[in-house]
Order: sequence, then structure tokens, then C-alpha cells
Amino acid sequence: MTTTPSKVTEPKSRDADRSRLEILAAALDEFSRYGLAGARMDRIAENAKLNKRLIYYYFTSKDDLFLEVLEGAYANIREAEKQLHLTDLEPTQAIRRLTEFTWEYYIAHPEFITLLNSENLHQAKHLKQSKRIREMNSPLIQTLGEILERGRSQGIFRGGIDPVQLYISIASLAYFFLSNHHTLSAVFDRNLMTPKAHSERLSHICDVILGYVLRD
Amino acid sequence: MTTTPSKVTEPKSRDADRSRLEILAAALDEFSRYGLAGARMDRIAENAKLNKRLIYYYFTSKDDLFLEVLEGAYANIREAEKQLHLTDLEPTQAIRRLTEFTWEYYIAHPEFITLLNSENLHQAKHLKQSKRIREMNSPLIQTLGEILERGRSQGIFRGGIDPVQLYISIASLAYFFLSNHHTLSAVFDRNLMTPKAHSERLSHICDVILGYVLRD
DNA sequence: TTTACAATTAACTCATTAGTGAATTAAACC
DNA sequence: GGTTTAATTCACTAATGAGTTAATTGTAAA
Repeated sequence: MTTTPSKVTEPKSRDADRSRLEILAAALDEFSRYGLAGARMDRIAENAKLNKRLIYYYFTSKDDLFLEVLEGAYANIREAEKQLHLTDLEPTQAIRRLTEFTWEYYIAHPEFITLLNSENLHQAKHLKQSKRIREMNSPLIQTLGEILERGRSQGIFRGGIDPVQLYISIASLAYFFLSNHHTLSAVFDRNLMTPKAHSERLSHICDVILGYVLRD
Repeated sequence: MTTTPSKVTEPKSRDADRSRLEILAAALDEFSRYGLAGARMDRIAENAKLNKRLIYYYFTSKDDLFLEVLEGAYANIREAEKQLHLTDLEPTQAIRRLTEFTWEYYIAHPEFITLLNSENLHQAKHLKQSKRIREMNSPLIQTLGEILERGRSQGIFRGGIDPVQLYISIASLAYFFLSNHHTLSAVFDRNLMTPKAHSERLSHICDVILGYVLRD
């Protein structure tokens, strides 16, 4: 027997907030699966189980919807980055932690990768017009700079490392592998998406990054 | 005076080979600019200065055309790789050469990057059905394995390096930077496409790769 | 319990799109 | 010069797509 719980606010049949979220969730799925041009508004409505008109009611246009989805994806990763607390760790451990985090975040959020690829195909035109994303600047570059300096002064890291370059490199090594795994698997005739292949990749990435950062 | 050269075969107004090539060139441009879903057959015809019907006459469908474009792109990079002659070089120089080549190839062929991104969005379904591409296996992995072994036995390289992992890493560090430069530039508020930024990146990539490969 | 407004729906429009059928023309061959 | 065939054009279709108009319904406040 499913009795509606007394006093507990009963699920409304009309709920603007819920509808907005349903649309955003369906849109994230759609855009990351098919890209911006390949995405279909009808399919988003269908998967959100809402009338298509509501998408326009809440989000104005396909591009505006895409922008909100992108903003959400950035907000999520920035939030996760904040939980890292790299400053509490020894320099070497901090770099390792950041590398592992990056890898695991991409593994857990493949939509983020395809969304970014779409945005880059469109020359970041949505991101550029987004005040929200520009304000969401990552704390990582600053922190990374401090870690590198700390490692440097302890004599364990090489000097002259640009934190932006290093951050991009850590991202590269994880992102490219995952973003391009379909073509790479085909070309090298090797399944790169097995747990074993994943752990081998992560271990290789750590070796590359630490091999670079650590002083000889 | 432009006189039609006597005896020299005059340009035909109808030329199947030329038309095919015009279509392929226009399609490469279109697909790399807009992706597979965003590409427009009418625009390809217009840019090729040929009737749209001819695209279907020569290439059957949009997907088949995309496949041929992709095959061409792979054929080109494989051809360039063959000119590298890494075996003639000392191990360290060979790795540096390969790294620089990869970077410069991507710089010179941005279409290759966006084409690959499109193909990965589509889970490499065209590549997987292409006998041609599967036969075009890169000589690089084999060569890279030999170089690594040579460096190893000379005591200058670390042991246990998987050539496929290393190859993917070299590609990653170049590819990701260029593929994602629009979003990266916006997020870091730094123009990554200046000549200076490019030479800094290449130099960083070489440091990372050699820092990893060279024994401490 | 009526009112007011927000949330939702049905039923459209109109432009665009991949793909075609059939006629036409240039060139190569005899 | 006439015939054949390959290359090209024209005019179309059928479906699909983003976005809209206007009516309807649920909900909460008065």
C-alpha cells in the first residue's frame, strides 16, 4: 500500500524547480551524447518527460540551454576541486593526489569531456559569454603554484615550472586518453576501457608527471 | 595573353577525378569546422562549386563521405610519419624529434584534430568499418619500441616503458592543448595561440616527455 | 471559493535538410 | 558525323527540426 505520507509535503504535479532540473539532466545527457548540433530538443523533452514547450519556457533557446548545462558542468568540477585540500599534503603527495583526482573525475564524468569538446568545436562561444563561468575561477592554479614553490624550496622539485602548463599537462594525459579512446582502441587494436587498462594508464600518467616534477 | 597551350591537354570542363577531389576538400573543411552533425551537404557542394547531386553520385551518403575524408586524413598523417626516419637518430634525439613532429603536425593540421573529435563523438563507428584505415597501421609503435630498448640498453632511458602509453602521452600533451585551446584560453584568461605560447608549450612538452624517459 | 497567475499542453509553422528521379550535355570512341 | 556513356544539372520530396501561438489546468493566496 502506498499511502501518501501525512504532513510530509506531497509531490506536486506542477513544480517549476523540478521541471527545470529534469530538463537540465536530460539536456546534459543529450548534448554529451550527440554534441550541440546533433542534439534534438524533442528528445530532450521526451527524456525529461515534459512538454517541449517547457524547454523554451525555462531556457529560451537551444544555445541558452547548452550554456546552462555547461555552466552546471563547470560548477560541479569546481566544487569537487574545492574538496581536494592539496595544501595539507607534502608536495609530492599533493601532485599525485591532483593527478589521481583529475583522472578519476574524468572517468566518473565522461559527459564533461564530450561537452567540452562540443564547446571547443564552437570556439567556446558560450563560455565566453558566460559571466558565471568566468567568475568560477579554479583555485587550483594558485594552489599548484604554492605546491611547486614548496617542493622547489625543499630541493625535491625542479624549478621554473609554470603551474598552468603543468595543470594542462595533467589534464591532457587523462583527457585525451578518455576522449579519444574509441579511435585509439581501434587503431592500436587494444581495448583501453578495461579496469586493467585504466589502472595502467593512471600509473603511467603519475610516472610521467612525477618524473617531470621531481628533481633528478 | 593566356593562350591555351597547344598539344598540352587542355583543362576539361568535365573531370570526374577533379570533381571528387574538390568535394573531398570542401567536405574536409566543412566536417572539421562544424562536425558531422553540423556539416551541411549544400554548403559542401557550394564550396566545391559543384552540384550537390554529384556528392551522392560519387560518395553515396553523408556518412560515406565522412569516412572517405577520415581515411584521407589518416593516410596523410601516416605518410608524414614515414618520413621521420627516427631509427637514424640517437634515442634521446629520436624521442625529441617524434615529440616535435607530433606538435608541428597538429599545428599544421587543425582539421585532423576536429575530425578525430567528431569521430570519437560517434564512437569511431566509421573508422571501425574502414578496412583501409585498419590496414594503415602506424610504423611508429614498433619503431618507438626499438628506440626505447636502445635507450634502455645504453643506460640512458628508464626501463619498462610501454611504447603505446608513451605514444599516447606525446599525442595527449600536444593534442589536448590545441583541441581545447578555446576553453583553456577563456578559463585561464591567457591567449594560448600566440607564437610565444606555442613555443613555450612545445618546450614544456619536451621537458615532460624527456623528464619521464631519461633515467635519473 | 473565487481569483490570479504560474505551469503545462496540444497543435501548429516554416525553414532546412539529406537524399532522388529524370533530363541534359560534354567528351571519348567508332 | 553519329553513337554511347560518363559527368552534370534541375527540380523535386519527404522528413525533420527549432521554435511559437494560444488555450488549459493546477495551485496558492486573498
